[in-house]
Amino acid sequence: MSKPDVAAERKDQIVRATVECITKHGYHNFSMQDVARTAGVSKGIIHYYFLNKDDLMMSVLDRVAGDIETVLVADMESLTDPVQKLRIFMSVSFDIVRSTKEYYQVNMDFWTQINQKKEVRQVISRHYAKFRDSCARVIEEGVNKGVFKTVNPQHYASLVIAIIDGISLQWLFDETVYEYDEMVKTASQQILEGLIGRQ
Amino acid sequence: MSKPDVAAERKDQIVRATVECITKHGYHNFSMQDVARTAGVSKGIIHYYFLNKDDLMMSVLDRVAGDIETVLVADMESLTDPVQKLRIFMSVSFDIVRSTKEYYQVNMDFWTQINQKKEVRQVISRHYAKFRDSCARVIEEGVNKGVFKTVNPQHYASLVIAIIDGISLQWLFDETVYEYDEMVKTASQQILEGLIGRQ
Amino acid sequence: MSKPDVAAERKDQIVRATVECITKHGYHNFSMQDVARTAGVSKGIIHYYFLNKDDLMMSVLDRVAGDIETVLVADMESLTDPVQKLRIFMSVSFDIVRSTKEYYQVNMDFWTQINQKKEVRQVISRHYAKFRDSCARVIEEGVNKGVFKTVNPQHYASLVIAIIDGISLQWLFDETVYEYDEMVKTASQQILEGLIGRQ
Amino acid sequence: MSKPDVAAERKDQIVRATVECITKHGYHNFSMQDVARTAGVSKGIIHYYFLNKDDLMMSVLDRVAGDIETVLVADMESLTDPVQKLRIFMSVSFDIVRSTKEYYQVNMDFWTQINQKKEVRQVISRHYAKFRDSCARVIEEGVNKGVFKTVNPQHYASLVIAIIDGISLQWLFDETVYEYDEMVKTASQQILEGLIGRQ
DNA sequence: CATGAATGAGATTTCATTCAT
DNA sequence: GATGAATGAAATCTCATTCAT
Repeated sequence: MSKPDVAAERKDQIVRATVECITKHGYHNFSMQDVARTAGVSKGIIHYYFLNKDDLMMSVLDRVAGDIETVLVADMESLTDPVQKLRIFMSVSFDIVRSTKEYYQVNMDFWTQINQKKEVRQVISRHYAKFRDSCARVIEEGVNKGVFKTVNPQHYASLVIAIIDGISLQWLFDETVYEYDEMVKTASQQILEGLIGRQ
Repeated sequence: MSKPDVAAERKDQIVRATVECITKHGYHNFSMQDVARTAGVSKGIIHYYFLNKDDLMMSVLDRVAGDIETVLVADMESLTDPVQKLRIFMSVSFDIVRSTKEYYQVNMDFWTQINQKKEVRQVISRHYAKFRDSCARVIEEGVNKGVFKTVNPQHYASLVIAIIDGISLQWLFDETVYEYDEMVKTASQQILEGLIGRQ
Repeated sequence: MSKPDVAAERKDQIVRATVECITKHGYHNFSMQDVARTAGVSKGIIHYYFLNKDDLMMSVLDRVAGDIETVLVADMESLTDPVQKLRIFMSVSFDIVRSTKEYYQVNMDFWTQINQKKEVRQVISRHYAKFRDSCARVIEEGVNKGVFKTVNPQHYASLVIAIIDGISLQWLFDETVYEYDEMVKTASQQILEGLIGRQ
Repeated sequence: MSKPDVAAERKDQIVRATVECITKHGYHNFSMQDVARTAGVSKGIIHYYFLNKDDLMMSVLDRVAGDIETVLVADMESLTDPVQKLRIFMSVSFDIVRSTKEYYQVNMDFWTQINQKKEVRQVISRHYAKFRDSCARVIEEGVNKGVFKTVNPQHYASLVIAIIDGISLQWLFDETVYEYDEMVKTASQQILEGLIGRQ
């Protein structure tokens, strides 16, 4: 309480600075020096808290990959209607992408590592597995309640996640390609129609 | 014909070697030396044909981003039924991802550059625009012929592309997550149902 | 006695830890951090007791270079026969090398410093001087008593020390090269024969 | 002939510069930068010719450890008398130490690595084995011819080498301790007396 | 006395790029 | 056209040392 865990704070400070650097200079064009400058600390201290650049990057990945499920679960728990739940699932997911575009992009940067670093692949695939499971549970609930048609929840969840990613990607490549909100509406409706039939 | 453009051939050879290097060592972990060795040429000659590494990389991007539309157009031109065309559009797209996974991944690697290099962003967004347009034309045709429901072709095309990307991504992260073929079928059916109504 | 000189004890503890580190990691591949960890103290405290790493190393040198004469004198003082004394001198010296091989090797590590650090050279040459003198006194005694031939005691002492060092070195480089004990016997006999004539 | 193997020449140039640096700054206190400056080349080129610092150091070791036997064999081959041969063996060995004191010292510096680097230990112990064998052959010849007493040639050779090393060491630590030439004479005589009996 | 977070100099190493041949 | 030796900037990482607590 009196000692506010300086280590955890520093690590956090450095990880945040790293995200900032990646966003500014690009995934592979920032140096430890940049991070130090951005965090307002010395180069040495980064290696005091992190084994090496790889280790730091794994902490960055944990940071940018880790938060969606928590938010989602919190936002859905008060709802009982599967349709409402799925709506929220999608709208929150899309919102997170838009409001933390930088995080999403940094996340995306790690995709280039999946063939070189087993650990990165693991973190990413686990993250997606959790994300898919969250969605699949909602769909399964809807199927069980007879609200949704009888579909394979895992497959359908993959489809939902795919649409969230795919729509976000095109928007990141060119923000003028569509009005994000409108596109999100179209996408959501398409999903729900597929699960319910004509609305 | 008699003079088989040795320059173009050399450039092509070097670009292919670069793709190979990226696939093997990772987007940022290969050196010009690696490329030279892989292409079986000297380091110097690479700089004779390409201004610098960036220039070479832009050629690589052109190569990995550029081939889909040509194939698609060829495969769809003999067909007249919009439903068949869209089916082919999707199945060919999915097939290309699977059969040239490496190219798709190298393509993906360039996504990390969109905020740092305007040129990269341009190439990628143009590529996606063309890809979307191809799809939108098919959908529009279907709408005009009264085969498809009245939808916004551009929006719907975005959705189709999104699903192709999104499904491919999850599969790249973890090939065991679903049987790619089955997932492709589910995805295609979902799209077509959305455009036609109950089949 | 009541106040058990905590400072001296701490310094000793740190010096011993340093020897351990040198033995484990090599003369130039250990850090103050290693020493701190091995000694079970903090990095800061080392600099409280020692001015800097050089200062610490000089203490280490004193430690590893300083113990032989004391032992030798103790082991020889009860004897009167110069032959016996010289036998003991050699056997104890050889024994010390074998039983404190690590110390001998750390000692050896300092030899690399004689051209860079005057102080190191001084300590080492003084140590050898003392060692030689111990030996020379025994030889001189033997000469005076008419037991040994008339030789230059300093020169002969140098030869004795040379043999001890040289035999030890070859053994350190390759412990299988000879049975240390046998070699020691051969060496001692050769020395004594040289001093006495045929035995 | 026209192309005087620039690679070998460069490597040699760099190795020689390294020896110079070790002599000047000490075995562990010189940097690749120092070597580059001394050799009059860039830092980069050193890593072009040598894998890393370790690799360079192994080349240095080969250089400083490798030359004695060749010289010895050449100097002894015209002689037939084992006594003369052994005299030459010792005097040449001592001479080499004195005239290439720097090489001997650099050689000595590697002794600190025998417990950390297996390869170093191997090179050194092989070098000593060859050195000992050269000596043992001379002794054996003398024994066979009945000129020397019946001794174990390998053991006796070890003794000869030990004396050469030991005498050299004390002299390196303090050049004023004895007149090197005189000491060499004393040592040689002692060895020969041991092998022949009273001269 | 004691700690360990923090610093910053400096070391090794990599690599795009140049250029004499 | 083609080579590969050479350069030098820049990156990561280590570590002795300091100092507030």
